[in-house]
Amino acid sequence: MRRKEIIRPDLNPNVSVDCVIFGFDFQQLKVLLIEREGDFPDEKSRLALPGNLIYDDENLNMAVNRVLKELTGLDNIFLKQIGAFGGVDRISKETDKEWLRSIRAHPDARVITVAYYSLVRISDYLPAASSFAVTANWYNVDEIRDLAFDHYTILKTGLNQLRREISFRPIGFNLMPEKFTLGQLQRMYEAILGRSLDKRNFRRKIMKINILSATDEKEYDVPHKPAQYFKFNEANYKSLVETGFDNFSF
Amino acid sequence: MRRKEIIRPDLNPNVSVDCVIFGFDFQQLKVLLIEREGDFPDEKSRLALPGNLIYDDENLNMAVNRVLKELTGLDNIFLKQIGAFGGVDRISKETDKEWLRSIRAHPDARVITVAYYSLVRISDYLPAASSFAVTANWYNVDEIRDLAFDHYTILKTGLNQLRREISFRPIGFNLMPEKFTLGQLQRMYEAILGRSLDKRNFRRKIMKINILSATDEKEYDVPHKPAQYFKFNEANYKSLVETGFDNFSF
DNA sequence: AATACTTAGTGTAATTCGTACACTTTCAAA
DNA sequence: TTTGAAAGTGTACGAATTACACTAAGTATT
Repeated sequence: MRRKEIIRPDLNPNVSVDCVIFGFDFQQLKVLLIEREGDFPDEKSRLALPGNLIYDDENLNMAVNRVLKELTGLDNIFLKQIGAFGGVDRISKETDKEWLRSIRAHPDARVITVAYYSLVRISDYLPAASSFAVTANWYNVDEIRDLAFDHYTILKTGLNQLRREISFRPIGFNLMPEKFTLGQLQRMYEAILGRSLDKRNFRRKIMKINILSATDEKEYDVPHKPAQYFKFNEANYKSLVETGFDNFSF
Repeated sequence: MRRKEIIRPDLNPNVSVDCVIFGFDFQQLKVLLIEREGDFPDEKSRLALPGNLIYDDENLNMAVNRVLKELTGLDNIFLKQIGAFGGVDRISKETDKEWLRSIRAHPDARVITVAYYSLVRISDYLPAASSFAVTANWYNVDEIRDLAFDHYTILKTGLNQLRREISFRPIGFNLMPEKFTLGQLQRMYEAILGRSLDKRNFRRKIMKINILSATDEKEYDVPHKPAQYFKFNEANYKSLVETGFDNFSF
């Protein structure tokens, strides 16, 4: 038996929010996807971005925060709008139509979705599915080929925006734990940009913008020279997030 | 007597599109605003971005093109999405509420608006107001202080996006006539970026990206040395619009 | 006819930035 | 003791950015 979503009279049948949640496990760029309840031809077609309709008494920011909390348990995270998506042919897949009929009060309503991307510290997050999400799990971004509705398009658009943004603002730190090595940081940039970077040039550049402070801690129990841990300098970081920098292209 | 807008049953009361239309008169950056019918305390508060609700059988692109055509007569112009705006407090001004009551079937509906900016050749456009727009006219961007609803926020956001975009893609040519001098082109960049540029450096840089071809025409009847006219090379232009360039910061 | 005014058009030198590239160090594991 | 793996470090070359000043060619003014 599938749960119908909770119907509140002020649920707006025409506007939804969807969220591309990126994470980084020190190896690859990840995206958090939910698996929907219901009958689907294969496992892949069950996967979707977390998202849902908005209520009339909340603005878009409130809506995306609420929906994220409901579907994944995530709270208070970095969010940036990707844009609005709303072709009339958004819902072209038969399985998606069936699924909507199973959970929506107005399954045929035309829906505009406002998409956001967010960056979370993967270590802070225990995937916690709820509502109509059966599971919420991390997937490698570069292995995703298709998703529900137009979510694959949204994912690609969000990734492009993240790539552009990361070259101008140090937002990537939202993906990192409090302490990290320069190697880990470089691998994060490489995972997002999808290409490898020169170690010495990377270090010179990242040190120049002056948002890192060395700690006196080192890695231990690693089978190679232990790396120093860094944290980032909140004050400099904040002013850079606001002003951006002219050029941060590795 | 005010005209009520045409009510079609599939008019979606919850989603609108608004458009920031930029123009350039060889002096300053302009924005096309409509003056609304009705009683307003002063002329300024009548001004709004052209925009209206969407229909359920059109996607966002179709909607913004249709609305622009209806309100301003403009057709088939460069358009780029700014994003979605939709605080519940979007409509905080009493005059805006009254105005909505006068024209909307559901004046109290909560509306998400999807904003676009566009760039038009001012010389190609004869302002043609229609529908609920009393007038449609060009205003200097830097003299606008406030607009209806949250349109001033939308204008500022759109201008910021244009400023960023113009450094990476030569979209500014949408603002120029077919033939233009390098001085006019420089003034366009200066108007958008809001700062003056070095003439020699500007010319070197713009010539290097190789999208201009010199014509054999010159200015005449000007009280100074006549400048050569250039047009832009469509082929190179197109490939650059697609790929962008790494750095175009003057 | 001469002068004033205005914008067009042009080059160079100094500095900064981007890029390519190789070896030593330090740890765990074998 | 050796091996393997990642950390950590500097330099040289070319490209790009920036700052900067004079002559040319028209119209308008006297």
